[in-house]
Amino acid sequence: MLRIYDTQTGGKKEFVPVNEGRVGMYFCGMTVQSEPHVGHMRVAVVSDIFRRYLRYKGYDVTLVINFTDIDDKIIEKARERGVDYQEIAQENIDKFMEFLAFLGAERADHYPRATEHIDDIIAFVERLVEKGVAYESGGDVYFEVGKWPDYGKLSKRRLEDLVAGASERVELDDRKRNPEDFVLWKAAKEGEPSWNSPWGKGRPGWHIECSAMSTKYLGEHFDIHGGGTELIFPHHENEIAQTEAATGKPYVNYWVHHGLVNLVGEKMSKSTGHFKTMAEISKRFPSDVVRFYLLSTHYRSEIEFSDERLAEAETAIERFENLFRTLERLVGPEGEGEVAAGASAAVADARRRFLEAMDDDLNTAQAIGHLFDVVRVINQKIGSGAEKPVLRSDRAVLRELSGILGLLEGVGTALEQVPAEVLELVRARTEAREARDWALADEVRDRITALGYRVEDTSEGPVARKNK
RNA sequence: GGCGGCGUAGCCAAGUGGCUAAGGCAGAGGAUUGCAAAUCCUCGAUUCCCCGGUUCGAAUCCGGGCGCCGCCUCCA
Repeated sequence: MLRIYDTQTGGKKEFVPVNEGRVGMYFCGMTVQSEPHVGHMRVAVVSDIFRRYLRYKGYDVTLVINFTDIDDKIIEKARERGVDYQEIAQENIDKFMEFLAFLGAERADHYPRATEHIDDIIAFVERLVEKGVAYESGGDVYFEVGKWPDYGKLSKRRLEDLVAGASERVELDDRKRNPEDFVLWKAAKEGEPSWNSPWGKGRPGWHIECSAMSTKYLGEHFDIHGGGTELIFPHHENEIAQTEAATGKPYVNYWVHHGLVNLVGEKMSKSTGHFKTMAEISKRFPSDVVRFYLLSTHYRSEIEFSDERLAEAETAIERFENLFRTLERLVGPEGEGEVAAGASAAVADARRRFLEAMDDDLNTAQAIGHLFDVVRVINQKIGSGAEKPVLRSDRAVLRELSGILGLLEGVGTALEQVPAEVLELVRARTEAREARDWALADEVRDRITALGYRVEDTSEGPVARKNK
């Protein structure tokens, strides 16, 4: 039984879909004002894990991830560079997609952009105005928070506290009736991109796009809505208020919030310039390493980003790679050869525990622990000369489970090609070793190393492998 | 000030009332090896930030400290 933690109820709940056999998920992607950093990639990996596991459980999953492609900073940046705002947006969307692929995240079913859904957004705002919970003022349209009694139910805030806190921080805007009201539609300023609306030229406020786009693709009541914890308030709180006020029904069943990625003890943030870009990371570390690192902590916990953490992840992931490659050498490619009827007992047991961990709010950290047990058991079996069919069926479990995590796809599915030059050196080294000329053998090994390969003397003879 | 969360071995990280407190990285010893690499075995918290309390029993629940983080303003 799959249980998922819901921010609104503050606990884990058994997962029951709105529509039997199907799951609708919406994750807040990014405001494409600058290039993606590692923090943005966590949502990509978390949404991907949810999708993979729900699909593994037999659900037909629809995943939607949005892009906010119009906001003050995008406009500002476009002005600075003297280009159209869409150019800035597109550039960063392309990068996001690139890193999504780098991280082994499958493409979502829809990637809606705010500017491509202006009509839907306007219609949504009109509904709110008709219901009397939103009002027009000077070309802006605001949601009147005081008209929505449930306001604060997600973030557990009381309106009075907000008003008290806001008085010190928020500039009073005389177009608002109340300081806590938030904007649904912003009147255009001179020279800004704008769209026609019943309230004159303008553009959508930030929160409304997610209500309009999520319900458009997933229906007015759907299963899972996710994003970083920083979005709980005000963004998701506002989304609930808008959507439930408009539709008169519950909006989302499971609010899923992942912890933030910190850098030297502080969250990464575009506005403070305190972040590592994905471009930087993807150049230095392989995809599986970054993904493994992001999955080695539970998604709801904060995670510290550092080179040391990634280096550890790299060492850890090599154990899996080594095993897949060793197995391929020993028992041949996957899908070929005789396979034993079931996995061996210890592997089957670890598999059961892995799935239990995943059922418990997608506890990938714990699941990975059990995956290492699978690795150890298989290595032990190799060491004790287990039969090939047994190794093949155990390997199938390793493949199944690492596949749920989206790790190691393509690793050990084809022995790597080693250049003739390296093979020649391996042969030369073997000859030197047979002549017990250790000095020469080591010298040849150094030359192999210099070519970026390393040689390992296995029970079946020397094997050359490319270094990282 | 208000709201939410965290504090587990050198580091990272599971575990949220009851078997020996997962797993990874680092380290030590051993097996194997000409030496390595890879792999396996053994070793580490008498204890879970501190102090009280509840309980037959607490890392896990309650109260109080201390420290850290996030949100309350655009942000995954």
